[in-house]
This record gives sequence, C-alpha cells and structure tokens, in this order.
Amino acid sequence: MNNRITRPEQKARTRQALLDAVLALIEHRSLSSIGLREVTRAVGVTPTAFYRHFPDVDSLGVALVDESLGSLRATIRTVRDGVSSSDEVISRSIEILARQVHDHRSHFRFVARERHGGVPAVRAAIAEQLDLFAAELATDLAADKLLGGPRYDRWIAADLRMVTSLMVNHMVWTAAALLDAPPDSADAEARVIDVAARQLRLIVLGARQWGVAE
Amino acid sequence: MNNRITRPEQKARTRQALLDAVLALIEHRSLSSIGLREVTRAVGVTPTAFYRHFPDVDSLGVALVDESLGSLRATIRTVRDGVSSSDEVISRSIEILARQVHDHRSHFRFVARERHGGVPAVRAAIAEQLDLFAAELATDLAADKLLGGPRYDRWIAADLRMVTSLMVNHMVWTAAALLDAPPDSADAEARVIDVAARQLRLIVLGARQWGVAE
DNA sequence: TGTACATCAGTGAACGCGCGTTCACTGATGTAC
DNA sequence: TGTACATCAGTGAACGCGCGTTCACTGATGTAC
Repeated sequence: MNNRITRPEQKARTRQALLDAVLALIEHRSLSSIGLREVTRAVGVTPTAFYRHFPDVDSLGVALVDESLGSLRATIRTVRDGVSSSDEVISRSIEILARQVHDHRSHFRFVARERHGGVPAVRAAIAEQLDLFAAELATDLAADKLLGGPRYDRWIAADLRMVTSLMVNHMVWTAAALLDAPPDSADAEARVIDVAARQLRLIVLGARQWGVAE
Repeated sequence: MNNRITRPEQKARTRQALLDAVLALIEHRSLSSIGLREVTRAVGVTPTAFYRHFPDVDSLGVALVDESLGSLRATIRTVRDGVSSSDEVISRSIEILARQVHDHRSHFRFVARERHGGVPAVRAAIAEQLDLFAAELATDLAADKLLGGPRYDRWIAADLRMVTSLMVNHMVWTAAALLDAPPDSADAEARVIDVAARQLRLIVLGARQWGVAE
C-alpha cells in the first residue's frame, strides 16, 4: 500500500490545521484579537508558512464561515426534505439544531461571536450565509412543508421573508443560548431547548394567524 | 461665577473621556482587540493614568454596559408607562428603539458586538441587563399593558418569560439590523423598521393564539 | 484669612516581550525527457 | 527506469514597533487648625 502523501495533500492538511487552530483559539476570545504567530505556533509551523495559505487572519475567518455555515445548511436541507407535518418539523428542527451545536460547538461559537464582531469581511460572509438559509426556508414554506396553515399559498414574498428571517434569527439566538448553557449540564440544555421549541411554535401560530388575518 | 472644577469633577471627566474613547474606537473592531495605550492616546493622557480609573480595559467594558443598557432601560420604562392599546405599543416600541439606536449608535454597536464577544465579564453584564428587560416586560404583559389578548391573565410565569425573551431577542436583533443598514440611507432604515414591526406584530398574534390554545 | 501638611490625578522613563512582515534559503516532491 | 531540472511548502534570521505594567515623581487641589 502506498501511504505517501502528495504535496497538494500535505498543503491541504496544513491549511485545515490552521483553520482548526483558530477555532480552538477563539473559544475564549474574538477573531480580531488573535495573532498570526499564535495560530502558527499552535499548528507547529513557522509564522512565515501562514502566508502560503492565507494573506492574513481575516481571510482565514472568511474560510471558516464557509466551513461552518455551509455544512450546516447542507445538513438542514437534507433533514427538511424528509418530514412533512408541522408539529413534527418544529420539534425536530430544534432537536437537530441542538445536536449540530453539540457536535460542532466551536463552529457555532465562531459564528455567534463574529456575526456582529469586528471583522467586516467575516460579518458580510455570515450575513450572506444566513440570507441563504432564510431564502431556502421561504421556498419550503411556500411549498407548504412547514406551516400547514390555511392560506400560506397566498402569502406575498415579502411576508414570507419577514417570517423566515425571524425564524433564522431565532435559530441563531437558540444556538448562542445553547453555547452559553454549561456544557456539562444536560438539564440547562434541556431547558433552553424547551423554551426554544415553544417560541418557535408561537411564531408558527402567529404565522398561521397572519395568513388568516390577511 | 466660580468656574473652577473640583478634583472629583475632573476625575469624573477623565473617566468619561476614557469610556467615550473606547466607544469610538470600537466602531470597526471589538473590545478585546483594543489596547490600553490606544485608549489613553485618544484621550490625551499617559498610559499610566488609565490605572487611576480602571484596573484593565475589560472592567471599562463592564462600565460601558451599564451606561448603554441601563439608560436605555430607563427610557423604555418611561415610554411604556404612557401607552395602552396593543397596536399602538407595537409600532411605538419599534419607533422608539429606532430613535434610540439613531441617537446612541456607538452604545448599541458596542452591545451588539460584545453580547457574544470575547470578554466573559462584559458578556455576563449584558446578559444580566437583557434579563432585567425581559423581566420588566413580563410584568407589563401580566398587567395587560401589551397583549390585549383574552386570556393573558391565566398565563403561567414560564410562558410569560418565554414570550418576553423572544421579544427582547427580537429587539436586540432589530437594533443590530439598524446598525448594519447604511446610516445615510433613510430608505434602508425604513425597510428594517417595517420588517421589524411586522415581525413583532406576528409575535403578538402568536401570543394571543397561545393564550387561546391553552 | 493664612499656613502647613496630606492627598492623589496624572507624569515620564524604563523594562522585557510578542507582534506582522521581509527576505534569501532549503530540500523534498513533481515533471519532462 | 534514470537523470536533470522546476516547483514550492516550509525555514529561520532579522527588522522596527507598540504593547502592558512598574516605579518614583510632581504639583495642583483639598483639609485641619
């Protein structure tokens, strides 16, 4: 068997190691306070090597956004395709979000931290990904996968985006609340999940009424 | 007339100048990336003078939270006391928030940025203030100042907090969206305000249904 | 009101340190023939 | 398959710079009598 690794493979590994190192370093601080030398020291390469992969730490941040939210979006899309009833979607959505946060804590922490943080390029990349979330959710809503209300098909596009952006915002806030809950306490986490599920149900109730009222 | 300033007065002025300098410096960066020397340079005192007022930059951040959210809370409380009908409260709430954001941009930017940012002490101070917001809002809801629904008086405390934390979260998100809108474009701001008002109305619709459904 | 002493906000020099970026380089991997 | 050359990920020394914190100090303001 040939276990030699090619040069492009090795380069990709170092690049990934740099991304992972920043995710780990960011646990207790924000991106703009992290130094290039700190990152390379954690990976075990010289500071100069960094420039072979990114022009600066901010660019690495943008790559992290794609890694974090891009994969989450793919996961969630797969999940939504498999379910139908409204109540089921609500509880499952929160459940899946909670598991994702559990499995990718540092990615979510990064997004929560940098969403309104100090680096403009990273902020813009996050806003773009969240907009894509909201757009996909709007498509699903229009196709009646979620609300189950009587008049969803008559909703105008602007109202769809209004409600989906509220839902996406709620999702991000829930993820942040899960991160703030002590990670060892399953109880605290369960409470956050319970409140989030009820809030999402309230939003869906409001959305159904909105359709009726119109 | 005696225009001599006393020593405590002068000290208070320098302290305020330090707070203001950080608010200004934070416009494009986050608190954890700001240096003590940077702050004192902006104020025009020596780095050493900083220690007469705060032990470090983080402590100054906590003081900024009290200045930012403490005064907003006072303003909003005064406003809510003066109104009664449900629809009026919704549109006025958003309107007042928009004006507050307009008048205190840097304070809100600071809160949005540091809410999930890198400094634990500051995060905790913000969480505490937002919890107070939610608690006060819950009191008002229970006293029927806001929902105008048929069964609000039977709501259990947990459900009240569930809906008020959703509202407070929505308020923070709206403030952040207003900050992200180009400040010179009244049009972009009006669109954010319009969406936010409809979202809040949807939440209130949901809350009324919630009461009925129970 | 005047004097003698205490307080303390702000000074300025000094320290050791880690930062981002530059540069010419090394040597293993990849490629052309 | 072997050889000669090209590529390029990572090296290591060097640079000038701003950082946080210490320390003994100054001199205007405040206070006791």
